[in-house]
Amino acid sequence: MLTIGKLGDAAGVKVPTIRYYEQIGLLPEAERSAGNQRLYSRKALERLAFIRHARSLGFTLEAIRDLLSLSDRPDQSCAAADAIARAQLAEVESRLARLTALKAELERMVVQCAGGKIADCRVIEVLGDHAHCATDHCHPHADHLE
Amino acid sequence: MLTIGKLGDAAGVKVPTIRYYEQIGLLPEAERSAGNQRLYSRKALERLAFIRHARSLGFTLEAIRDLLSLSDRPDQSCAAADAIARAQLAEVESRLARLTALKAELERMVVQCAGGKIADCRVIEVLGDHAHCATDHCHPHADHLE
DNA sequence: CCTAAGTTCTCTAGCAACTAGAGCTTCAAG
DNA sequence: CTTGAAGCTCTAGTTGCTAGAGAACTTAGG
Repeated sequence: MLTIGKLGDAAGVKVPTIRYYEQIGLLPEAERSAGNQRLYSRKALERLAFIRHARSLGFTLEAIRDLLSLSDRPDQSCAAADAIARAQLAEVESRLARLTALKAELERMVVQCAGGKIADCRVIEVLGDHAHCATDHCHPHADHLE
Repeated sequence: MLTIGKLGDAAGVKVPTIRYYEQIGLLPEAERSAGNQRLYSRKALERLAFIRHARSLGFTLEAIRDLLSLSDRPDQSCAAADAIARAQLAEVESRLARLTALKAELERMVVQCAGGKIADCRVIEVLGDHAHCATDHCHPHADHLE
């Protein structure tokens, strides 16, 4: 049995985060010692490592909640898990595309600023004028910041 | 003079967001009509468009606050503005790199899941075992989610 | 056995950057 | 003149944590 600190070290998750996961029901309520301290089994460590890994891949806690409840029923079809992962992949691809466009624009913006004055600053100028904007990230709805 | 709704339409920013920007001091307090409604000048529209565009490029409100105060002093050197933009570019580049790695891992994860059962599901399996993870996003501190 | 340091406990509040809702007033069109 | 849209203020919620207060527990040394 591990104390919360050891568990956190083992899984690479901070202690308050573990308590937070328990609070929102992502982890089950931990057993307690005589002195009311949380105790964790190896299974709990695996579950936490799963969460940690999924988070590091950008899955939301909601998606992880779904994945966890799927993994608790190993006899079911994995279509749902696959769908979640594919949705996440699509998300990442779309973010990548948008970030690539942003990078291009920032690069154009930053190229020349050779010690001039603000009045001539490309950065300020470009930000102030959408006409300079090549990509269409400006107009419809730039939701790439979530 | 524009009402807040027209301003929002013109700049592509939602009405509550404008009020929020005013509340946190990113926009100056608006003039008011006889009936206490906010009225905006062309200058305010420009300022809001500036904010909107910078946000769409991923600048934080803090960075935008700095950029705005720089743009209010056009006689100064633009080195500071340049530095902010370069920092933002570096941020974007780093996020791009991390997202690219994530995409690769998600793709590997998602490739084969041909209607099997959860027990054999690559998605669940990969998430449960860090050893499957090729990239190093797992261990040191995966801060790519901000 | 005792004490001091280190962990853990609960609880509340805060972060970014908004968004949503309640309940009210004002404005513009017909 | 009335009705419906748009405005007002205020509070609270979102996501995924993080930080702090103040109390209790646990463990190692003397």
